Amino acid sequence: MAAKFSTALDIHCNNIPYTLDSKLPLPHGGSSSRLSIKRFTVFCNNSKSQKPNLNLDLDLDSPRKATPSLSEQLKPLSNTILDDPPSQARILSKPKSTWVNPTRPKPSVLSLQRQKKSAYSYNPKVRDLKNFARRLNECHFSNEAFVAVLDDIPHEPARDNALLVLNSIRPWQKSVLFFNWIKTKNLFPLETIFYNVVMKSLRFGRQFQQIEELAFEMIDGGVELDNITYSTIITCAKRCNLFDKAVEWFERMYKTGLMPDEVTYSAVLDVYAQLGKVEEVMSLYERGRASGWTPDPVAFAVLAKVFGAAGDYDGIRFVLQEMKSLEVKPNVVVYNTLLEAMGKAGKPGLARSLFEEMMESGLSPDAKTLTALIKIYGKARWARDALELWERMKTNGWPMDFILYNTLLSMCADLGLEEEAETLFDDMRKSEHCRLDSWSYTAMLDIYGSVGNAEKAMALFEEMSEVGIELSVMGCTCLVQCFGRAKRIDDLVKVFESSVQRGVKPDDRLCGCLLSVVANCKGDDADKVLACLQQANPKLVTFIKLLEDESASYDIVKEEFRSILTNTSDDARRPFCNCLIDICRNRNRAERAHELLYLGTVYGLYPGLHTKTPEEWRLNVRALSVGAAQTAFEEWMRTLVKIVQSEETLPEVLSANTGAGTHKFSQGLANAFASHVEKLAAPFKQSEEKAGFFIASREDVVSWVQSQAAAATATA
DNA sequence: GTAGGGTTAG
Repeated sequence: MAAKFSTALDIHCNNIPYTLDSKLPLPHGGSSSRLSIKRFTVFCNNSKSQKPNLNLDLDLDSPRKATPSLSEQLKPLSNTILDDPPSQARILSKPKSTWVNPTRPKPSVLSLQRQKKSAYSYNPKVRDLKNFARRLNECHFSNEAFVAVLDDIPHEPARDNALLVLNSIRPWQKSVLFFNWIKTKNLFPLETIFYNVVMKSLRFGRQFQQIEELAFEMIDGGVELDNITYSTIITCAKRCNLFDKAVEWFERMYKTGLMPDEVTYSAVLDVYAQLGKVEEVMSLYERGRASGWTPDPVAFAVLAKVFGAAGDYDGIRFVLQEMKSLEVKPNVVVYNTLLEAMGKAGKPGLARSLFEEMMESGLSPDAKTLTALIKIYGKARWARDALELWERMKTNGWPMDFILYNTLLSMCADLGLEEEAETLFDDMRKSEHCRLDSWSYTAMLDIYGSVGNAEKAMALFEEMSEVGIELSVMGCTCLVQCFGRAKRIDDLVKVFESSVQRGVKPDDRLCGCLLSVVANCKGDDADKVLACLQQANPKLVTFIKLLEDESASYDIVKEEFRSILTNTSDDARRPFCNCLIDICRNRNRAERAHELLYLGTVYGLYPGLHTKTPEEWRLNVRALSVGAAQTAFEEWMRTLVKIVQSEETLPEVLSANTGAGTHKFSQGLANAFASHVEKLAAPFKQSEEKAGFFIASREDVVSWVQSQAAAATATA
């Protein structure tokens, strides 16, 4: 038997540098070879090792990539405008070296001269005309009412007068009415500026189709489209999510021989930024640079945004370096965007120093700056920095808005600052400057949910319905978590049912929360929660039944699990797997728990579960639920037993890291882990110096294995 | 919002 399994493992462990992986123990007497492969893979870090061909990403990413690449789109441009074929986009490198022959003119993709606006001349009738415009704005929306006011125009609608009024009119419906009225009067030819002003008004109303019709009207009537026209069209398309249209109009302007200036150019840069097309943004950027363009802060804000969205720290550094070398001073917006980007790239420390740099440069933070930082500190669980910043905000009287207030509440939820949140919530309740809204209530529900204060959560839920604030899907999730922990299952069902009736669409997080309640309760209670889950995600319920079914084969479980994960959003996959493992363990399906842990590992849900240096091997269970951590630990111990038995080399130190639970409300994975270690009588001791670490020396493990073997022999 | 581009919350 043993020989058969080591053969199976040997086949799969070619090229594996670690002996551990090839010497994993046989599970449960080794009843099948696929289980032995399973054990091998859970603790194998080598990406080249054989893995079942179940790559989820292949199934998940295919629907994207509809738009052609920028290089395809700019091909006509390169034929007509560029002297040389464009160089390959070299992300994060300077474009200066592109043009080796200085005698050749640099090909240009943008005009370095920004379009000049016509000088504003003072109109002595400004007061009368503004009053007139106000009457138009305030009059009834009907055509008749509007025309009645029009007849009352205080001065003749000559060019300057008409332009002044047109500029003051809103919303877009009335701008169009007025525009058409001066058109019928036919007192003067309608120049570009008139179209531009109406288009801007239409853009506020996101009326892309009407803007496009006006543009065609200009073309037909021989009215020139200038950079302002194009940038208005492009940004309107962007705001309407019509990105193809944005690019189409950008290309059209080249075709008509008009060169974009930097405003139009950075508007297009932002089109690609919003599509998350980093390479296209960089390509445009470098072509611009090669044309001799020194980008301004707006363009850098766009670059910062695109790298932030990608969580690309190297990109963010590039933006900073590039601004430095071009001596472009970042303004508040650029700093805000960079701070956001640092947060998304997971660099709270760098965000903090960037903020200090911003202060030193003499800029003052606005509400968005502070919102970004507070959010970063909250997510990073940097309580000291968050509270310090909050104090600074108060002492300096820095600007606040309702989003910043709500972000402070969310930060309190992240850090477990219950009292601080309650004080702030009450301040907001009394304040005239801000109002409690759905976000504020949700943040409080988050806190009460985490702390398990069902009474306060219920009171808040009732208050919400009294003041007419709808429960969001996140609020519902918090309440489900809260009532689940408090074992108030009937309240949980009530909240869930009423939310669904009121139109809340359960998402994967809510399902994950229901799932964790199922994992932690029994009998009728479990059935009640399963009935909720049945409405939210019936496939998940079917899968739970499959897990309990002893006759279901591993292959079926594998396939169904794959299908579940494929249909689950990325951030909910690991929680799903954790909960499902817990469900298995709590229902005496320990073997299934091991299978799920294996599959979870294969699908990349637990990266870095096991890390090795020559001195130390470590099991990292911080991101695991209690049951999953126990399962992983059991698996690991079996591995270690096998290694000792076959007299393979072990490192000096073996450790397991549960994390210290920096969150005040954290459920104490360390405690649960400690009692499991005790139950197994494993030789791991909780470290006194390093919180959240369990440590065993090589000697501890070896002598433990030997005593276990002796005991086993004695019993036999 | 005074003819055009960039930044805030689970």
